[in-house]
Amino acid sequence: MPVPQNFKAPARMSAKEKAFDQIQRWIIDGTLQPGEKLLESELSESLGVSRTPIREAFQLLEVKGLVATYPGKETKVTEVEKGDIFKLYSTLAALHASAAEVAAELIRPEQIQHLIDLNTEFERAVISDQPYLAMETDEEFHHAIVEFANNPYTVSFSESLQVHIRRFKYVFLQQPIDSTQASVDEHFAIIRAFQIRDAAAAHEAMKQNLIRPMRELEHLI
Amino acid sequence: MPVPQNFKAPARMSAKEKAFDQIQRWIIDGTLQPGEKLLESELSESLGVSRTPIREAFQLLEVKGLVATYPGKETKVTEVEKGDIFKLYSTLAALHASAAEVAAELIRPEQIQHLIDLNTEFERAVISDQPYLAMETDEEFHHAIVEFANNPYTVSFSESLQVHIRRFKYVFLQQPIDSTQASVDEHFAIIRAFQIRDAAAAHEAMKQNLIRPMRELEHLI
DNA sequence: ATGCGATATATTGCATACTATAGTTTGTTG
DNA sequence: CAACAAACTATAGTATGCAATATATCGCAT
Repeated sequence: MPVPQNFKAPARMSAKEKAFDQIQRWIIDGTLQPGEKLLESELSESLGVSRTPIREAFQLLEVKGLVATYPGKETKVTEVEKGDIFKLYSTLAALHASAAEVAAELIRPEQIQHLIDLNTEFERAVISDQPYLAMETDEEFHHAIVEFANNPYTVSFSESLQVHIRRFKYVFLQQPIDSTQASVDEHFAIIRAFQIRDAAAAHEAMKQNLIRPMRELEHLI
Repeated sequence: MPVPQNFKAPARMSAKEKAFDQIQRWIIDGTLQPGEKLLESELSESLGVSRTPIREAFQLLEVKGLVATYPGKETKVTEVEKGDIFKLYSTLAALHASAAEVAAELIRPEQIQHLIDLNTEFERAVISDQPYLAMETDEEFHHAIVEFANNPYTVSFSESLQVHIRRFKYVFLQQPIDSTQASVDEHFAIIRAFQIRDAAAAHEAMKQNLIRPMRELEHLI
């Protein structure tokens, strides 16, 4: 039987997942402001589900650090501070640099090619001034490398950090810009390190690629 | 009114927290074996609470990577593989080395003294052959440094990794040993780096202190 | 005997009802 | 009027019941 090749899992999302995704999006984009109090009843009404999946979503958001629960009392959206930018980026840099080191030894030619394609796409987005697309492609590039390193813990932690970084940008910049040509070049430096299987160089290039935008953000704010 | 000085918060734990703690302990110590199927009804009975807090505990455990949920079907304890040891320790090394770097610049004299005290305690536990106490003191030492680095993301990730490492030791060794005199010396090397505020040296010493036991574990298995 | 379909069973997912608790208001007493 | 306490309100925490879904069982036809 001929089955569509690019068959996407129908994404039959549970109410809990829908609630989680929506609330997380609202927190990231600032619809739900830092410090804002969240009521189970209120959200259950506006999302059209009962309190149960909302509660479950809250608990997952708490683990992710997007809300704080004061037991028996309330749950609020966590605050964002300028000082977080260093904490977020330096942690991400440590993880991604380590992942790049490992990936340098595991990566296969077609995976390198995929990175080249992604970075070309990224460059187009930068040149044509599409900051949101650029940010997404940049994240994809990094995500791919972390995947190649084949370490689920790093994948999970780094996704969590990306979420906070996105929120940070929304809160303080109202836009996702920080992708520049420098970033494109740094990506190519990482790719070159992979091509010659130089783990130390990959580590350093990756670190650069995260520390530089951090410094720029710090100055911008 | 005279109130006890060392008054501990009464630890009025919710049913959810009790369930989470107990199930996590059972998974770490192997009471609940990798691959084992978990039934909400069964656990709710044995813990004397309803299914709701059990469900909530399951979801938190899933985020932590201790159980895997197959929606609508079942939830099982995740598997542990020998290859995980590298993934766990290399990630922890990256995080702690980065934390040590930051801590080297922030640390205060009394905090350094606290580390010296902890490491002395650790050395006593190693010498008197109390592996469990040694493991705990070792973890405290590392935890203190991560705290000094003042980065909640690193704290959270590293606690999560510690849990997995503990489980790994239980599953493959049935005991928590891997603390040696070498570890004590490495700790002192970290402390010396702090005393002279040498971030790079702290980074390297910390990395050593995690990579060495990883290699030893790899050989042991 | 095997493969398919229908029915039964087990288990999760969600909704609702109930309980406990923190915070607020109000009343009472010195 | 002030201070305390009791009742009231709002909200989170827990239990239970119902619905949806996946798996297993059984029967039937080929």
